[in-house]
Amino acid sequence: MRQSTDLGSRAAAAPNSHSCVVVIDDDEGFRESLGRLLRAVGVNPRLFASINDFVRSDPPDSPTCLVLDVRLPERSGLDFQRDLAAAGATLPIVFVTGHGDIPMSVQAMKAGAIEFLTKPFREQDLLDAISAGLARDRVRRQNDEVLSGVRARFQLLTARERVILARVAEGRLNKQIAGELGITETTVKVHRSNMMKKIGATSVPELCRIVDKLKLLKLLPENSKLA
Amino acid sequence: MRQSTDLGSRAAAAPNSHSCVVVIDDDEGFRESLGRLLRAVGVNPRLFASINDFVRSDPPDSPTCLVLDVRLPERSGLDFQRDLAAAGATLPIVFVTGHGDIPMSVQAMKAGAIEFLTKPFREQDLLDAISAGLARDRVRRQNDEVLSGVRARFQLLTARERVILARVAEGRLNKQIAGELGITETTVKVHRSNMMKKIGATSVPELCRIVDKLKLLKLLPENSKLA
DNA sequence: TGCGACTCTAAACTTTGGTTTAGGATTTCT
DNA sequence: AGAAATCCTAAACCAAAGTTTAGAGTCGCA
Repeated sequence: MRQSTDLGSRAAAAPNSHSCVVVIDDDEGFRESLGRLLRAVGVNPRLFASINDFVRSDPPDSPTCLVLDVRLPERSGLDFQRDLAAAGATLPIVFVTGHGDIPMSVQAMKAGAIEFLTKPFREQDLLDAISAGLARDRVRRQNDEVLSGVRARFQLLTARERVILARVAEGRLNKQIAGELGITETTVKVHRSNMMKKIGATSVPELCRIVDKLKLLKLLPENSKLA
Repeated sequence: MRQSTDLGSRAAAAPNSHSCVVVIDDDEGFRESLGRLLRAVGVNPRLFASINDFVRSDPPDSPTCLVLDVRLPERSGLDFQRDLAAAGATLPIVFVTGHGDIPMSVQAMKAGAIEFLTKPFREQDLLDAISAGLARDRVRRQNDEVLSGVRARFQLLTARERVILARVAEGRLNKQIAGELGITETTVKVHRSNMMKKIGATSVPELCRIVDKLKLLKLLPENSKLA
C-alpha cells in the first residue's frame, strides 16, 4: 500500500531536513522508540519528558510539529494546547495517548489538533499526521513572513498616511477624502503618494490586497479618531 | 449554571423560529424524546428514522443543523457526512452515538462536525452544539447569498469583459491592457466601463473585493486563453 | 534652542481614467 | 434574411490621479 505523504516514503530523501518534530512524553521507552522511528525516516526529533522541559528549551526556528501525550506529569496536553492558543502560538499538535476518551479527543480536535491517536497506533498513521502538521506549519510560517513584512511597512506610516490609506482602499476619491478630513486635495495627493511608496504598493488593487492582509490581523483600528 | 447560548435559555423567546433542526436516529424513543426537548426550547425539529428518509424529504430552506446518529441502518453517519461534503453541502452536523470510539470521533471532527456526543449526554451540551451549528449555517447562508448575487452578475459579462475585469483587478493600466490584448486604449475603456456597470462596482477597490469573492469559488480561470 | 518629523498648502503640469457619440465588422439565433 | 449581441475603433472632452517645487506652521525631543 502506498502512503500519500512524504514521511515514511523511500522516495523522500531529506525533504524534512529543515523541520522540527518535538516529542513530549513522560514514558522514556516510548520517547526513545519514537525517536528511532523518526530518525529512520529522516527527521531529527527533539525529545522532552515534560512540557516545561520543552518550554524552557530554545524555540524552534523551522517548521515544527508537536507530538504530545495527553496525560503528562505537570500540565495536561490539552491544557498546554489551550495555553499555546491563548499565547497566539498555533503549533500543529498530534496527540498520542494511552488513556484517552471521546470528549478528550473531541476537545483536542475542536482546538485545532492535527490528529488524536491512541496507543497502540500504526506507525504510518503517526508519520502521516506529522507530515500534515509540518505542512500546515510551513504554510503558516510563510504567511507570517509576508505579514510581518507588511506590518513593518505599515509601522512606517504617519497617522495621517494611515487614514489616507484606509480611505483610498475604501474607494474614496481624493476630493472626497479632502472634504471629509477638511484639507485640500493637493495635501491628500501628497500624503497618498508618500503612503504608496512607504507601503510598497504601485497600484490601488495592490494596496487593497495589502490592506486585506492587515485587516486579518486587526491592525487597522477601522475608524480611528484621527479622522 | 448559566448557559452561554440562546438555546435552552429562558430569555430567548423565539430566536430560532426560522431555523431547522433535523434529527436522524433509528431509535424512535430517543427521537421522540429529543423532539420534545427541542420543542420545549422553541425549535420545531424534523425527525427521521434514516438518512434516506431525510434525503427524500424537502430540502430545508432555513438555517439548518443535523443531529445524527453515527450508527444507522443504511448508511453510517460518517459516510453521510462524507457524501454531503463531496456534494458541496456543508451542513453543520452534531453527532450523537451510543457506541462510538475515538477514531470515529476524530474522523467526524476532522470532517468539520460541530460536536460529537456520546449517550448519555447533558441536554445543555446538545443544545449548545445545535446552537453553534445553527449559527454557523446562518453565516454560511448569508455568504452564499452574497456570492450567488456576485456570480449572477459575473455571468452577465462577455468574454472580453471578463478578461478586462481580471486585468483591472490586477492593477494593470488601460494602456497596458490594450497592448497586451492588441487592441486600442479606447476599446479597453469601453469594455471596462460596461464591465463596471454590469458587475455593480463603482470603484476599483470595490471591484477588487468582488473579484476576491469570485476567486473563492474558483470561478475565474486565472489566465484564460482569451488573452 | 534648534533640529527633525509631521502636516498642510499653492501652482503648474502630465498621465490616466471615464464618458459620449457615431459608427463598422462579425457572429449567432430566429 | 433580419435582428441582436459582440467586439472593435475614432475623436473629443472632462474629471481624477500623480508629480514636482517651494514653502509655512506645529510639535516633541535632545
